[in-house]
Amino acid sequence: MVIQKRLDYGYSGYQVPPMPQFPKSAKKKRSVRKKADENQMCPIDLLATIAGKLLSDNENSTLSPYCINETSKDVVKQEAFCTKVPIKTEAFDQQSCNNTVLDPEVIEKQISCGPDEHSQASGATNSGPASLSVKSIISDAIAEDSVILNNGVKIGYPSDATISRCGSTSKSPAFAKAEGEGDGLTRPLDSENQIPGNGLEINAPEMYSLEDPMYLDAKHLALVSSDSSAEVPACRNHFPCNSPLPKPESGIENVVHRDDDDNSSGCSHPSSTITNKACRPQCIGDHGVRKLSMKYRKAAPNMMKYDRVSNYDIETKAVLRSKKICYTRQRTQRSYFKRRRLIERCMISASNRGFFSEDISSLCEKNSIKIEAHDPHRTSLEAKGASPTRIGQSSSYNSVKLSIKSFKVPELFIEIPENATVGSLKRTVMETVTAILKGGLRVGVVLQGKKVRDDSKTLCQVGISSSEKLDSLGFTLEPVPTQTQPPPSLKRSGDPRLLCLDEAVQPLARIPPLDLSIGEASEVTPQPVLTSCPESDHDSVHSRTDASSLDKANANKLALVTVPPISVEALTVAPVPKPRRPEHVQRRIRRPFSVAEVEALVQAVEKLGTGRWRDVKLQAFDSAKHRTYVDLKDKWKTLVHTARISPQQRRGEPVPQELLDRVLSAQAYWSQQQAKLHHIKSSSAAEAETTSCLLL
DNA sequence: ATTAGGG
DNA sequence: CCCTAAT
Repeated sequence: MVIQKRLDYGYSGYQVPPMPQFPKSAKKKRSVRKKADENQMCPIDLLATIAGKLLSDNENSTLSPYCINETSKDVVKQEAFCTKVPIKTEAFDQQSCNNTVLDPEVIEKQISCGPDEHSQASGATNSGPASLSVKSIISDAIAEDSVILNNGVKIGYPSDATISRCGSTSKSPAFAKAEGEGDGLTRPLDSENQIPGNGLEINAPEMYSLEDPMYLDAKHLALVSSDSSAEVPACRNHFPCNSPLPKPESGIENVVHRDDDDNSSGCSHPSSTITNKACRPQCIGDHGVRKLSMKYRKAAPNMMKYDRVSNYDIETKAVLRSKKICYTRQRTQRSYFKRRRLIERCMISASNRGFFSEDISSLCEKNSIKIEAHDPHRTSLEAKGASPTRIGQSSSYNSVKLSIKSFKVPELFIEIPENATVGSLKRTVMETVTAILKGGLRVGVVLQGKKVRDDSKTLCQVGISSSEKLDSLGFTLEPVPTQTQPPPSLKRSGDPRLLCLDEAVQPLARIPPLDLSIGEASEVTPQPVLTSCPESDHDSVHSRTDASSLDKANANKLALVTVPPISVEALTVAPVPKPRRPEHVQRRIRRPFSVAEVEALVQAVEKLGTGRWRDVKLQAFDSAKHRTYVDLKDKWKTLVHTARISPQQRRGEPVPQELLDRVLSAQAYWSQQQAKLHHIKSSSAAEAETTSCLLL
């Protein structure tokens, strides 16, 4: 029997900018059959051998989340460009997104259950001697793949999955299509098993005997972030339009009535909820090379959906910080406490379907990149007619040739902040998958929809033979039941989902959370994982952005920012880790003043003068939440400057000359008044001083 | 919190 | 727009 197994990882994510796909690495092939054939091992021996190897490998080797050490010799650059996000006026920093397209890594494994199965203590005597120890063989094969995963598998987007950010156009038509769905989670459409509106999926087949799905209580995880975002309406597909301000009809009061941008964007106002802000996605924008000192800012009104801050940016800032040490503790604290930032979250969960179907959508609204793998799936099997041993042959040599097209990763749910880097996403997925694999998987055999539980039966006995139609044969990946668990039979009830909960949680829960330091120290320590696979990132990004080399250097540190997968245990016991990096601040989105706004401003300044910006704000921009008095002051400054330069030098939306003239006159007038005032003051002061001197 | 000014 | 210093 030859079983080919592949692990396919499909991925798609929300607002992940396109990037050149990684080259498909050479398929890893480990032929167990060869071993078996050469050594004439019986399956048990084979299993023992493999198991021993796996045990030693897995136990002794530290779990390497950065298991990317493949030699990607042929890096294929993809001309994937991320177009400017329409809703942002700032140039989109491609690099800051650390965009990545992951390509599926395919692992194939061949397993042979040859005639040696005879020697197995299965008591089989008929033509199908191979007992259901095939489960073990498959499981071992998978486990071996887990080793592979630990050592050399890159998780990637499907090769055709070019994902764009924030509604930017993608090279992939499929994605362009999907972008209209509003979930923001685009993905390739070639995966028939994907559920619309969700994020990344890892081969979500529909068939799964919910025997032992991996389960992480997503609800625990949801506690970290959810409520917040629940209030954040989806607004990805809305473009904030700077609706022209109504002309002042009477006076200048409240010329700017509303913050139309906020509303039109569909984003709730930042003040609506605290958690809203707290979990607001960060904007990276074009700040990859921004100076550090601009990091903090007041809560930005309504950018929650459109922008992202990449860890990359953070890192850059961190480095820049050393260049410009200008932060006082007071400032830092103020920034920390007063400016609520996105709580960095990275949650990984697997859950029963109930949760998924219900919560995915809401999670999508939370603007998180989600990775979902559905239930452990039955893999599709193909009966191969090329079996060397046919029915007519001696029964002792009858064998079944199966081809498992792909094994689905057990149900897996990952939520990761959208400001996380793709690199960290990859790592997270990898860690999760690895954790699942390492946590113990077993293979279940499903035949005609029924789970074959009796491992002692022969394939022939259960109906798996070369003469049988194998269409209905499937395999599942299931968590290995733990000792504390009662026998599955006791827990089996009518609803298989109950089993999901019972059986799946524990295997994952016992997986120790990966302790990935996100502290300062680790920030500065590039990890091998990124150095091993940055070529595509660097090249691609660099080729089409003007990001500095510093950015590139910092990109390597991004993965370190990733929050480690959170086990159920950790979630239930440990408090939500405090966001250590409140610096995930984004620059406010640039919102050019419309002519109407300029007019309102001019009118207000004409009336109130240039030194009463708060009053100006209250009078003319009271309802424009995104315009602070500082903004107005700055705008006036620029207006004055604009009015003084030649029209050819002006940029942006042209301001009527009439307004500019008024600006100049008002500026002249009020500066004169100010000078007078100052003069009076100083003279009076001098007078007073003189008086006092005289008195002395 | 505002204002003023540099970046 | 951001950041800071000075009110």
